[in-house]
Amino acid sequence: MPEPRFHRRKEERPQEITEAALAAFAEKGYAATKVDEVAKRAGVSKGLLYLYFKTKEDLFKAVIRSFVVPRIDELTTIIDSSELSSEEFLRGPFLDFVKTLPGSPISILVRLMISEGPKHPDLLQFYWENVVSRGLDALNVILERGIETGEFRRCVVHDLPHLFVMPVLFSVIFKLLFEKQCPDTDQLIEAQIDLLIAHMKGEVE
Amino acid sequence: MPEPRFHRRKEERPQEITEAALAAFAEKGYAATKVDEVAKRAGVSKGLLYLYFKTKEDLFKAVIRSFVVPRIDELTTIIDSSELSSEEFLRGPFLDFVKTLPGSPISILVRLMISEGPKHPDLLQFYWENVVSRGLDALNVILERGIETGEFRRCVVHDLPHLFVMPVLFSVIFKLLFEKQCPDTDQLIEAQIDLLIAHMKGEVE
DNA sequence: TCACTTGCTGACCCACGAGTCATTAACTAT
DNA sequence: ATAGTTAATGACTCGTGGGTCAGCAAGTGA
Repeated sequence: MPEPRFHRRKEERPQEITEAALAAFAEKGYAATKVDEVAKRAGVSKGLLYLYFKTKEDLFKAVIRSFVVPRIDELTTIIDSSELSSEEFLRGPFLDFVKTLPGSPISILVRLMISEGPKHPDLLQFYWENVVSRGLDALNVILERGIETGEFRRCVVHDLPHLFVMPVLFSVIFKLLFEKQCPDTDQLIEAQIDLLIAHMKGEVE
Repeated sequence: MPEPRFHRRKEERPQEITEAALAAFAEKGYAATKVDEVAKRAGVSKGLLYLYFKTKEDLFKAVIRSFVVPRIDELTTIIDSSELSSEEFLRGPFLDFVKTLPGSPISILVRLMISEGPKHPDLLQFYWENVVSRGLDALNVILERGIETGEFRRCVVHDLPHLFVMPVLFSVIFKLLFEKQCPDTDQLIEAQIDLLIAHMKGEVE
C-alpha cells in the first residue's frame, strides 16, 4: 500500500533524461539507441520522455547543448581569471584542461557530432558558435597576449590556433577507435604544445 | 521490342554496387541509407544486391575494404620507389599525397569509420592492420632514413609519427563539419610539417 | 527454334521502433 | 475528506526498411 509506483518530479526529469541519453548514445550511437531504452535508463516511461522532448532528434540536441557548453565556459573562465604568462598558461591550466578530454564523456559528444552533425545543420551552427569558435577565440586571446608581452614573436601559429586543437581531436578519435594501440595521448598533446611554443619563442632555422 | 530490360553482367556488379554504396553513405551516413537506394543508384534491383552481399553490414565492410587499401598501397609504392632525401620526400610526394585527402571520397570513409567503427570490432581490426598501422610504418621508414643520413637528429617526433597524421585527420573532419568556416587545410598541413621538420633538424631552444 | 541455365526483378513479409493518447495515480488546495 | 490538476504510464498504431523468394527473361548451346 505504501511504495508509490512513481513520484512526480517535474524539475529533475529533463536532466535525468539527458544524462541517460548521453550514456545510451555513448554506448550505441544515436541511430541504434531506442528511445524506449533511454527512458528505461532514466527510470521513466517513454511517454514521459515525450512530454519533455518533442522528438528523438530534439533529445539529441538537448544532450549536446547541455553537456558541451559548460566545458567551454570552464575554459574561458580560467583564462579570464588567470594572471599567468601565456607560456605558463599554455603549459599549465590549458594543458591540464585539454588532457582531460580524451576519454571523458565529452569525447563521446565529439563522435556524435561527427556522425550526426551533417544531418543537423542547425546543430552544427550551434556547435560552431558556442564551442569551436569560442574555443579558438580563447586561444587567440592567449596567443595575442603572448605577443604583447614579448614572450612570442608573431608567426604562422597565430593565424592557426587550430594547431593547438589538432592533437586533442586526434587523441579523442584515436582513443575511441583504437584504444588498444593508442599512443600515450598526454605525451602526444604535450609534445605538440612544446613544439608550438618553441617555434613561437622564435628559434631560427 | 528490343531494349532488353537489363543485361547480365556478373563480373562488374560488385564494384558498381560498392561505388554506389560509397556515394550513398557519403551523403547520408550508414544508418540513414536504404539498401533499396543503393540498388537504385547502381541501376540494379534490391534483390540482386542481396545476391552479392549477404547483409547491409556486409556491403558496408566491402566498401571500406575496397576503397581505402588502394590509397595506402599508393603511398607505400611511392616511398619504395623514391630516391629523395627524407626532407624532400616529406615536403614533396608525402605532402602532395596528404593534401589530397581532405575533401576526397576517402574522408567520407574516415567519417564512416568513426561513426560505425565501434559497432564492428573486426572492421576496426582490419582498418588498423591495413591502413593505420601501415601508414605509420611508412612514416617511420622515412624518419629513420632521415636519421641515418644525418638529416635529422633523433627526438620525440620519432616516437610519435602520429604528429604528421594529426593535421590530416583534423582537416578531414573540420572540412566535413564546418566547410564554411574551415581554415585553408593545405596551409594547416604544411605548417605542421614545417614545424616538425624544423624541430627534427635540430635548432635548440 | 527450343530447351536450359542463371542473373536479375520487384512484390511481398514482418520485425522493429518512433510517436500517440486514453487512462491512472500522485500531489494540492480548500 | 475530496474535488481538481497534472505528472506519469504503457498499450497501441503505423510507417519504414531490411531481407526473401517465386517467377521472369537474357544469354547459351545444340
